[in-house]
Order: sequence, then C-alpha cells, then structure tokens
Amino acid sequence: MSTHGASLIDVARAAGVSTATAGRALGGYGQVSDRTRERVLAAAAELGYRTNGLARSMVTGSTQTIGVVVTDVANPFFATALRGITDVTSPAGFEVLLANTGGTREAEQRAVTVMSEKRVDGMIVAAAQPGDGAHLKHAMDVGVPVVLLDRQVTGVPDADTITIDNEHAAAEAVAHLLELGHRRIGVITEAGDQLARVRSGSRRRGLFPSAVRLRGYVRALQAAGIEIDERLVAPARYERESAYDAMTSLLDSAVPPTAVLCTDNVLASGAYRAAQDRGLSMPADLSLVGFDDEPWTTLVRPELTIVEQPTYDLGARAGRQLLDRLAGSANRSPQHVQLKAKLVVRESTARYPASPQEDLAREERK
Amino acid sequence: MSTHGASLIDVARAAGVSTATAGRALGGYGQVSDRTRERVLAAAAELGYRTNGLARSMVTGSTQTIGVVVTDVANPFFATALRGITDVTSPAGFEVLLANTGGTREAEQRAVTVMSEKRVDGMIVAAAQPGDGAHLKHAMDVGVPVVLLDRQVTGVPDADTITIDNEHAAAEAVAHLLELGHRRIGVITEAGDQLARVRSGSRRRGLFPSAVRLRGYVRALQAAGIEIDERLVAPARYERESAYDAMTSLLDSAVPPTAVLCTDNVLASGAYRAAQDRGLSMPADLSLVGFDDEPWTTLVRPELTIVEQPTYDLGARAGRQLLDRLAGSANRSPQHVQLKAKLVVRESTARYPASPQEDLAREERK
DNA sequence: CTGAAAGCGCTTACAG
DNA sequence: CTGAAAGCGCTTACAG
Repeated sequence: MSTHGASLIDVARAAGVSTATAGRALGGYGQVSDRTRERVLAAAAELGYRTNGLARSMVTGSTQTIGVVVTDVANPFFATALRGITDVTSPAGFEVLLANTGGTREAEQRAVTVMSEKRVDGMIVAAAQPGDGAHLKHAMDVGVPVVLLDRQVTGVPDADTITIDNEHAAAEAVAHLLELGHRRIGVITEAGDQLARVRSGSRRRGLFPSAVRLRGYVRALQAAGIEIDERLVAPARYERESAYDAMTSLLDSAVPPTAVLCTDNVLASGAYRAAQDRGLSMPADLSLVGFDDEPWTTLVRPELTIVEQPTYDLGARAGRQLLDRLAGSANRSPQHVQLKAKLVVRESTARYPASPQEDLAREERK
Repeated sequence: MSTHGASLIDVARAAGVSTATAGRALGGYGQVSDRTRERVLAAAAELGYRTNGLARSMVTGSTQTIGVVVTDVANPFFATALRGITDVTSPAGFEVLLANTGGTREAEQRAVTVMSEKRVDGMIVAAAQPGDGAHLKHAMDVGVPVVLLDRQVTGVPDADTITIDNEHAAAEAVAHLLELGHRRIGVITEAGDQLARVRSGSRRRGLFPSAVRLRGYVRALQAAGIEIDERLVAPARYERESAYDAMTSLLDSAVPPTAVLCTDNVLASGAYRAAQDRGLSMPADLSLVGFDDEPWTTLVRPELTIVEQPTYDLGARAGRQLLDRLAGSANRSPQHVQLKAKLVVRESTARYPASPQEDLAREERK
C-alpha cells in the first residue's frame, strides 16, 4: 500500500539503520542510542511516516481496540453509557469499535463475529436478547473477554456484568407511592407479556431491565400486602404513542389508578402527555413516576418525580472492568457489579387522598 | 496468537489442501471446486476458524472500517447523526471506529493519527475547532478520504462537507418573528464573542454553526431594515444554567425583547425555564424559538416553536458520501452538501402586539 | 547498542 | 481447479 506512504523500511534506509533499530526508535521499545534515535525520528518526520497498526497488532497480538455493541446509539441511555466507556478507555490507549444491532440477535451475532475477526482485545455488549449468548460464549472461548452492560444474558456464565439494580429501583418508586397513601398503583411496562413469568419469580438471567422493573413493582406491592391487579398493568411498546394509549386505557378503566409508574423515559413522556391532554391535574388527580433524569423532566410543570439511573457510570464501570480483565486478571472469577438507582422526588407525586377534608368532599360528591 | 484459535494453515492442513486453496474457499475469491470447498468449510467449522482480519487487511489494503470523530457522543445531536452513519455504512460492510474529542484540538489530532495508524478506509469528522485542519489535510494526503460533518474547517479544501444551512435556518426563524410583528428580537448564542466578525461577513469556512446562525439572525434583521442592537445579543455557554442567566439578563434590560431566538436546544431549555420562573406567560408576554425537535419541546406548555435540523439525515448523507468516495470517485472534486432545516411553528410564538385592543390596554396601563 | 532473520496470517500473481 | 512462493509491515528473540 504505497498510497499509505513510507514504511519502516523506507525510514530505516533513510536513516541508515536496520528496520529493527528504526522500529525500536520509533516504537519506544528496546534500546537505542540517543544519536540513532534522533536520526531515525528525523527521517520519519521527513517522510511523514506513520506506523502501520495492522502490522504491529499482528505481531504484538493486541489491537488496543475494544468492541462496543449496543442496540441503538441514538438512545440517550446508550449514548451516555458509551461516553462513560470512551472516557475511561481512551486515556488507557484504547479505541472503540462501535456496532448497532437495532435489537436483533442476527445483527448482534454478525457484529460480534466481525469484531472477533478484527481482533478487538475485548468487548462490551448491551445484548439484543436475554437468551442464548452462544456467540458471546464463543468470543470468550477464543480469549476475548466480554463485559455485559445493563442486560443479563443466558449462556455466558463467565462474562462480567455491570447492571443497575432495576428491581430495587422500581420497588423504591412503588414504596414511595405506597407511603403517600396510594393503593391502586398502575404500571406502564414493556414487559407486559412477561407478567406471569415475573410473578413466578424465575432467576435473574434471562430477564431484561423492563421485566426486572416489573418484578420490582410486583414485589413492592406484595410486600405491602396488596394483591396484583392485572388491569393495572398496562403493556406498551418502546414508543411515546404506545405509552400514550396505555395511559389512556388505564385512566379509562372502571377503577382507575391514583398513581402510575412508567418503567422508562420514553414511556413516561407518552404517559405524561396523555394525562395532560385529559386535563388531569398532577399530582392532585394523579401521581406519576418516571425513569431517567432527562432534560424534559424538569422543564414540564409539574416537574416529574423519577428514578435516576447512573447511566454514565454504568458505562464507565464497564470500561474499567474490561480494562482490568485486559490488564491481566484474565482468569479471575466473573465480577457482577450492580449499581443503585436513586429516587428523585419532585412535583408529580403527592399524598392520596390529598387531605381528610378533600377525602370527605370526594365522598359527598357521590 | 494461538489463543485466538486456528489459523488458515491449520484449516488447510486439516482439509488436506494448500493455504491458498483454503483461503479461496473461505474467502469467497478465486476458483474452488465444490468438493474442495466443502472439505475446507467442514474443517474450518470443526476448528472454529475465524479469519484474521488484520492479516487480510494488510494484504488487501482495506480494513472495511471508517473512523468517526465527534466532540461528544452523549450529545443527542451527534448520537443521532452517528446512528445515521452506521445505518448507511453497516449494510455496506463497514464498521465504525469511534472517537470522542471533548472539543479539544489536541484530542482530535490524536484521534485522527491513531485512526490513520489503524488504517481506516476513510473518516467522518465533526471538528472540534473551525481553524487549522492540517491533521485532516495530512490524512487526505496519504489517501484517507475525509468527510466533514456539520462543521466547516479551514485548511482542508478537498474534503467533502455535509452541513446544515444554518444561516437560512436562523434567518427563517427571525423572519417568522418579524412577520408576527416583533421588532425587538433577542438572541441567545454561543457565538456572542464573534458578533463583530459575523457582521463583517467573512467567509463560511472558519465559522461554526453557532456563529453561522448568529449571522442568519443579523442578516434577517438587516434585510428588514432593523438595526442590530447589541444589547439584544446575549452570550451563553453550552449549558442550561448559562442560558438561564442569559435569558434573565435579557429580560432585565431597560427595553426587553418581545421575542427571543435560542440557537440550540440546550440554550432553549435554559431560556424556557427562565421565562417560566419569571412568571412570564408565553406566548402572550414573550415569544420563544428554539432549535432541534427534542422530546421536551412538545411536552412543555406552551409547546415550543423550533427549527428542526435533519440530524439523522446529516449522518446518513455523510456516510453515503464517504461510501461514494471509497467506491472509486476518489479524484472527483469535493462535494458540498447543505441540508435545509425546517421551521416548525407551535405554541410559543404569537403576534405582537397581540391585538389592537390589547395594545390599547397596554398603553392605558402606563 | 545494533542487525540479520524469522514469523504474525493472510492474499495474490504465477505456473501448472 | 490447485499449489509453491512472495510479500504486506511490523516486532521479537538471538547474536554480536
């Protein structure tokens, strides 16, 4: 590839030394006399030499590159986590090879294969599907450490995992509502179809965050001695419109909830809007809790009470974990880090019933 | 690197053929008989063989990787553009090597150097600084095509550029306000320090989007015969709090503006909040225009009138442009694509004065 | 401190 | 259709 300019041979020739010596001077390894180093550096500068990283990687066995696989970089959650990853790995001299799976397992498998072929030193993966991590297992088997981000996957028992304690996060939000006096608490969830599975209490792996949050909801209510009312569990897709509809149907039900938990940020925005459009006054008529501290949550009135995930940290920790593996703790047993989310009470949640008087007034109206 | 499993030699030996033949069978190039191919494929599967992309790239001269350099992946603008890039380049068989510069030229130079060393086939760069693109020029000189995204850079005359027509975008927003009757129109801008330069009308290159938008503001007012009042140009950093302060000082001035343009999404959120906190009723007391169609802009009341940038498209077009270069149009003259932004009128802008009656009432109150 | 030689794992002419 | 050999551009023992 002469188009890519001078090679080490050219530099060595120009400096009147062997390629071994030129390589040592340029690469900063081995011993070189100051005089020689200067001559080589001068020749390299003259020729505009840049090391061929491909050749170097082939012999050193390291590319100083890590693969990062997410379902959607445009999602603020992953974008922020990605920033956390690069902020940690970049100073350590690693570049990031990025892949977007769009949430399909096929795309993920392809991405993992390509990254393996490009010989990334390790991978951080936010999986598309909770089941069957055979492709990830395979990567680990050939010596590429993988760190699972945000999502547990079955079939990769040896991978490190960095997740958020979603069960606790959701449970805390529900506990907050219970404490305020709410008894009919609805939930808008992407995991509506997994309610039965969630209630039966299967193991963690194989459950994605939305399902784990739903479990937190279920557990918190059960702990308070409240029976789960399936009519209060509103399924929705990961779209504002879908959440809008879910909220609407929740409010249309015979005995509507007095409070609603939305298990992610997009769902919360749709639900918020539906409540607004219906002319409900929050928090007087309805308490609402969302996930993630997005800009809009403090711009709307009332400001939204949320569960704040340590998103940036999630990425940063994953990066650090991978760096640790790469730095030699290759055979240590898998690490499973769970970060805590934080309930941030703002204006969209309030006591129910609002006050004894109002309670009375409500009764009289009947 | 035996840790990385079987090599082509191992496969060839197992299949009883030469490495040349094994390579042809596996790589899908050259001629191989069906019988041989089957034997090779079987052996490869048996051994869990994966091509070493490093070795392949070294001989083919292509890594099927493009470098993408942005200032901040966590910024929704770049995250969305990045998604546009990957959606276009991934089906074409390219992976993305990502770098975050944090907005400093040094980090950008380092990123570009490393990407060159890793032999990316091309790069898409959202520059950290408008001036001195020597490092980018250098990349192009050694045969790595560069596409500039969103930001013009001096010193790289041969690079393709994909930008948004920011001057037009801002001018259109101002024209909308003028049409509504506003005459005192303020602007909150990151390019406050460049007002003089903007007014003198220097060339495009060397000006970043914020400055170009400020120019759009200036031009639109001038076209309407309105003199620029420097007290209406409020400088702010790219932070919500800073914009909040800028808006506050704008409203505190002796003759406050009746309408304000915010030249990006973060500034708009801070300004919106300041107006709210002051108890101003929008759009009756103040008209406000922002940039970018972020979720919050339709969640707040009133909904925000905005200039919508084709962010995803910006990335997609950049990806396509780079693909074109790579596909052979290497020597064609540089392309400069400018995408149009779109004014989306919602509820935060209204006629001024509101009506003759109100005008009268206003007068009487004095 | 320096150099000759081998080798990383592929693909590519060139013969046959 | 298949194979022997060269070569991509480095780094790494091994001698000296």
